[in-house]
Amino acid sequence: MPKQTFHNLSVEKQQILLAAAKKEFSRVPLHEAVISNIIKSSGISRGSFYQYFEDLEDLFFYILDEHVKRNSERFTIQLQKNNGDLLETFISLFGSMLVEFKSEENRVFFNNAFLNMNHKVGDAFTDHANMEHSIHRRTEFMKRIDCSKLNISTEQELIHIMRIVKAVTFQNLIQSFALKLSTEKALEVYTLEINMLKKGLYT
Amino acid sequence: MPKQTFHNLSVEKQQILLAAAKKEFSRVPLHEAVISNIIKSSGISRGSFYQYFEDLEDLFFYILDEHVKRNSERFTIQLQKNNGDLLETFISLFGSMLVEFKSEENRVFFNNAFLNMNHKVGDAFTDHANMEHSIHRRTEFMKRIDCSKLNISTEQELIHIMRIVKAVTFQNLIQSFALKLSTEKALEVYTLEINMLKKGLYT
DNA sequence: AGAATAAGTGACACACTGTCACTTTCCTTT
DNA sequence: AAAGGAAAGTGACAGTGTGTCACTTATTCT
Repeated sequence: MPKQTFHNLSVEKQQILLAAAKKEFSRVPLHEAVISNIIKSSGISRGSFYQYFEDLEDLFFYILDEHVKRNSERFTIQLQKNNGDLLETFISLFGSMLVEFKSEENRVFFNNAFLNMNHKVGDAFTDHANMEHSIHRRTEFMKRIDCSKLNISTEQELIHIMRIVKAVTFQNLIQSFALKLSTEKALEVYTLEINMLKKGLYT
Repeated sequence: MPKQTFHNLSVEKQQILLAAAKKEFSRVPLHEAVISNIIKSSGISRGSFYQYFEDLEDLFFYILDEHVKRNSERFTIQLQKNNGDLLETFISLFGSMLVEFKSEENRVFFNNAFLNMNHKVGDAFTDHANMEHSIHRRTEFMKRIDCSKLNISTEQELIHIMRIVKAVTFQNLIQSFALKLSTEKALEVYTLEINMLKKGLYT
């Protein structure tokens, strides 16, 4: 997490800094990104950088989290629209993520993020960040799911369903980048796999 | 891939070098590992290192591939033992991987590999490496799967089943490391999720 | 043996990080 | 509005790593 000093900055200055960082993280993945480029293109000094962030990783996950937050909100909205149908909601969301990734700015950034994703990146997308907040939201969120359609007998199994779907979703996201699939193709494959999940792999 | 020079080395010298590398990759994940430590502890010069490998990543994936090869063989054997039952085979294999990871030497190495896994690491486990060899083996391999139990109508869908199971398997592997689950617990959770996959998520 | 080829070496130039003593700016208090 | 203390900003610097290259040593061939 960024230090307080960063939040004390004027919004414009924050934006300039974040834009410079996103530019660098779009150029190369996190582990090849260098602070020098970010401070050069945002016009701050090396010392200042370390007054705002712990290190590069800190900054990277801050940017990622901002995107994740927006997605979480979308999830809740979509779930409502889909009358609590969990998997349909995932499909809707997958579609809107693909749309989001169409803009050059986001595409390159997420290309680097997904193709070099580790468990921290994956976790970022599932809100492990602030547990207290997340636990409350999780139960709140689960209440809105229509469990009548789901093939589960305990609440525990709902969590496993989420894990399974999350795994398949990420795999698809990563593959869509790795193979440079078109939005249509990626969505088609994803929908197919989600439907296979629904009906089961064994007869 | 290592250069020819490396393969020209005596087997003992290769082993010393690989052991030193594995030690370094166990200490820290790939992106924090340094060549200096490997050459120091294996007693070769910096110049030699670059005569054997392109860079650190090259060496890392070589080591990983060696492990993957052993697993592929196990897969074929297990599939036979399980009479072509795909998901049972995955469960067997997941179990034997957990056993493999029990030894200190492997555990720390794979802990770093999985928790910092990117799509290259994932792909390594699915043999994208040498396509020609892999395509032949893939068809050979698929013939041995008993499709009668599977809920599929085309061969294409078999590929999607593989993708889905692979995604869930990796997720479980990563989680077992991240949460430091016991072998028993990890296998229990994995078996549960595989069974959910079998019967389907929707009623 | 001598030449040609291959392997091995480590000093070097370059790049990047994180820190720290110092300067500048901002804000509070009188 | 001046003084003074706290917060923010700075960039030179030490430390640590990489990849290269001119050179040395070993091996193979004729």
